[in-house]
Amino acid sequence: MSLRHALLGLVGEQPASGYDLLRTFNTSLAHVWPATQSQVYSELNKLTDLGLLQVGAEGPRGRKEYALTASGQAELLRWLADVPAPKPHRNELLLRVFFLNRLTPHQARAFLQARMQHAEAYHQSLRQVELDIKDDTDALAVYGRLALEYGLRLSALERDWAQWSLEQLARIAATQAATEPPVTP
Amino acid sequence: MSLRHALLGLVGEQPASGYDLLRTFNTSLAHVWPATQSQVYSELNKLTDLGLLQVGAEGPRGRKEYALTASGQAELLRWLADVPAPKPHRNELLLRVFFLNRLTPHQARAFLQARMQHAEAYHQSLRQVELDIKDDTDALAVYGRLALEYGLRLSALERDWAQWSLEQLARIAATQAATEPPVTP
DNA sequence: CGCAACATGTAAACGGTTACATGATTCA
DNA sequence: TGAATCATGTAACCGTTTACATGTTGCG
Repeated sequence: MSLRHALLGLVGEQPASGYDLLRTFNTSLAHVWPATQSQVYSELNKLTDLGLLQVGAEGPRGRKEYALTASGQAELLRWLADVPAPKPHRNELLLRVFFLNRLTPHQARAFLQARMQHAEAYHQSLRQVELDIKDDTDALAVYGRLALEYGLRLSALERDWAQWSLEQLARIAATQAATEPPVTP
Repeated sequence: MSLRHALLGLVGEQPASGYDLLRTFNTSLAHVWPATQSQVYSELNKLTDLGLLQVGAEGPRGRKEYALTASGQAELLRWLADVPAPKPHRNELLLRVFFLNRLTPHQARAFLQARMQHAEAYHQSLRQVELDIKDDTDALAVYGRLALEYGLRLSALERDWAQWSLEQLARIAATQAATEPPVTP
């Protein structure tokens, strides 16, 4: 139930409305913890009912600015401090890889190539983010930069792994071609 | 809806019962696409209703051995062939990192150290898998080895990133200590 | 005989997605 | 005045988790 803690964390940084929070989910948190409008508003109401948040101020257009309560603060810290054993996360890429032998070699290569390109494109977009905040000490705090570095490394991993996989397939294809010479030489 | 395609893929490899499939989800697919008993059995029934699977044989204890139908095979291939734009996946690690500044430096370090150790332990367990299948050409097919390599690289990434992050924090702490000399020199 | 393993199912609750719905305010 | 933005909410549906529930077969 981490959406809950994301909201507590953001409101703890500074009081905000659902609309404000939604913008954060569509920008800084977009690649970390996506959330929909529907989800954010209903979770804010639940958190208020539970006494973890409170409406500190009301503005125009029914704007409700939420603030962290003492028990909300406590719950945030409790969540942050405990380090749960990481549970396996679903990985659609690897699931597809498991069944890649059902495709033709050409289709399998096309799949890996497409993934490689997606990863490279994402990597470059993160590189751009890195450049954009390079001289701005405040834009992303220390911990934000740690998260960015993780993204850079992960996208590089996916790109390089796809590249490596393509080489493995080529190597195996070459070996088989040598062992079983073609019908039409 | 990838559980569906995991089931089609597994049954396509060889006909199997829900119980058989469940064992696969608890072993080979455990770190790729976890699924519960409840989910597997109900999805098998849905797939049968949709005509993507059929009960090819019945055994003792009400055992139902499923087989892929022609449309099931078609659906599996359709799924494998299309390469969707990768959508961002939730990353609880990074969400926690975003709010790590709410903890004391000591707690933040403890968090990263724990993650580092988890990643290293997982990496070593995969290394062991690698050794176990090293001389067994059949145990894991070509594509299974690609998945294993991905796991090895990812766990190494998490370990190294946590290590690097700890160094960053130490470096920053040292800089601040130099700028703002301690109260008790 | 009794236990472990085999084998399948249902129901409630939860978190997330999609779509629908409404209205106020600002500013060009 | 009209459009963009601000602002909040609800309902239906889907995939997943947890818990409950039941019965059979093989084997030592």
